[in-house]
Amino acid sequence: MSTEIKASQARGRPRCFNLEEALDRSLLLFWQKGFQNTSLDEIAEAVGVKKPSLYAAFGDKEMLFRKVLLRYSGKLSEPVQALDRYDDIREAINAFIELGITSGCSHGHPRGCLLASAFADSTLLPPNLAKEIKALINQADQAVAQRLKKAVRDGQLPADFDVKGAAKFLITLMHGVALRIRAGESRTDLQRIKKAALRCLG
Amino acid sequence: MSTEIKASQARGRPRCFNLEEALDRSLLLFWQKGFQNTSLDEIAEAVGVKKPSLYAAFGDKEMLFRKVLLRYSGKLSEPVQALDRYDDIREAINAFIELGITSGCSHGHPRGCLLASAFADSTLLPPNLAKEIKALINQADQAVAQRLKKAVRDGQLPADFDVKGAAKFLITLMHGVALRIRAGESRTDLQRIKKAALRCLG
DNA sequence: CTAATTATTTACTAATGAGTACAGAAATTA
DNA sequence: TAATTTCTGTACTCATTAGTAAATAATTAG
Repeated sequence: MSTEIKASQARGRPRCFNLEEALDRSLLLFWQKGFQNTSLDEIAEAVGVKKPSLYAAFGDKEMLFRKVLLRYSGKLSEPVQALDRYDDIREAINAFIELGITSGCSHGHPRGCLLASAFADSTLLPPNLAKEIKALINQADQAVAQRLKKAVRDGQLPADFDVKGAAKFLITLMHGVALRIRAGESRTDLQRIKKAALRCLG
Repeated sequence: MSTEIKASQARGRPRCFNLEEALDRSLLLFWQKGFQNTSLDEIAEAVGVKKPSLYAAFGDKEMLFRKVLLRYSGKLSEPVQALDRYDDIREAINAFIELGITSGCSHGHPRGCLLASAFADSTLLPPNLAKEIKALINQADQAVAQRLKKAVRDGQLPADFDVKGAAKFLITLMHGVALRIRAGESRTDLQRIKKAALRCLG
């Protein structure tokens, strides 16, 4: 009952496309145009295969998106991981925001953040998808909260610091930033937003 | 050549529905389901009229949405206007965020902010619509910047304070907040986000 | 009353897109 | 080689939706 993706090396006709590659191409399309506005016809063409092959491999559109989302949230963790690379919490948060901006603006994929965009549209998506998206957002909130909690333990933040509130604040801000990035906001203006945000802990 | 909306009291068969009311109903639907996911069939039904009447009255879907957006941005200004109701900049910003939360959560309309949601999807919309949305966001940025500039003049903020960056920061944050509201975030958690944000100027 | 004007409805078109039935192709096993 | 398994493409179905053509209804001007 697990939704495993395996290179079934068993018998029968072998698959003529790579599953991981197909997910990557789907990711780019979903990222660029969202769940609703990406058609399976498009994806099939991008993957170089016909629609029924996709259905056979991934189920329906929702299941495909779910797999893409999981794949994405693996890579996504970059900025959150950066939080743990600095002992000083301000440096850590600076790196967190910086990496969010950098990765959101970097080339080789659409601008912005697939998860933030999906979150924005979550009320329009199939309920199960919406739940999964919210769960991923929640994970992000909690990962940031963990790091802030450590900063409190380390005496870098006051003992009564609202860790959960601050974590949600940071993730919320980055959602807004992701929308700006997607809409084409300039790097320099994004930097200014970052600096303004950093006053919150300075 | 202006896109005026007048109760043409001239001759010919009189219109059997109210234009403003039609815009209000359209607003609620677009707000709830976005531009792409709201069909003119739905709107026609909500207005109590057939599709061609809408086309005759408003042009096409894009023009209708444009008019809805203008109508909305009138009401939207509430939080921005609140900025001018307080002499102290911190109180002003507190009220700004508070009103954003309150109005985004209030009943009688969908949760969140039509403009923020539209902004999130702006890359998917017809180019002219996207431009108009960005222009409205820009207006908001500048309105906040104006108020911050005054605070600098009043000596409530340091002379080298980055007014434009802080303004963009606040609007960006509220976009993130609007997404959270839309996704069902609790009032108490939103308050905690607000308090975390207020540290930026405290 | 007649003509002109404007709004409304019925009934379409054309395009798009999710999902599927089915037959054929490519491999493994016996 | 024959049987079995699994994947692939062709060719659909069915639903939705933006937009329109054309006939009709309601009003004013003369």
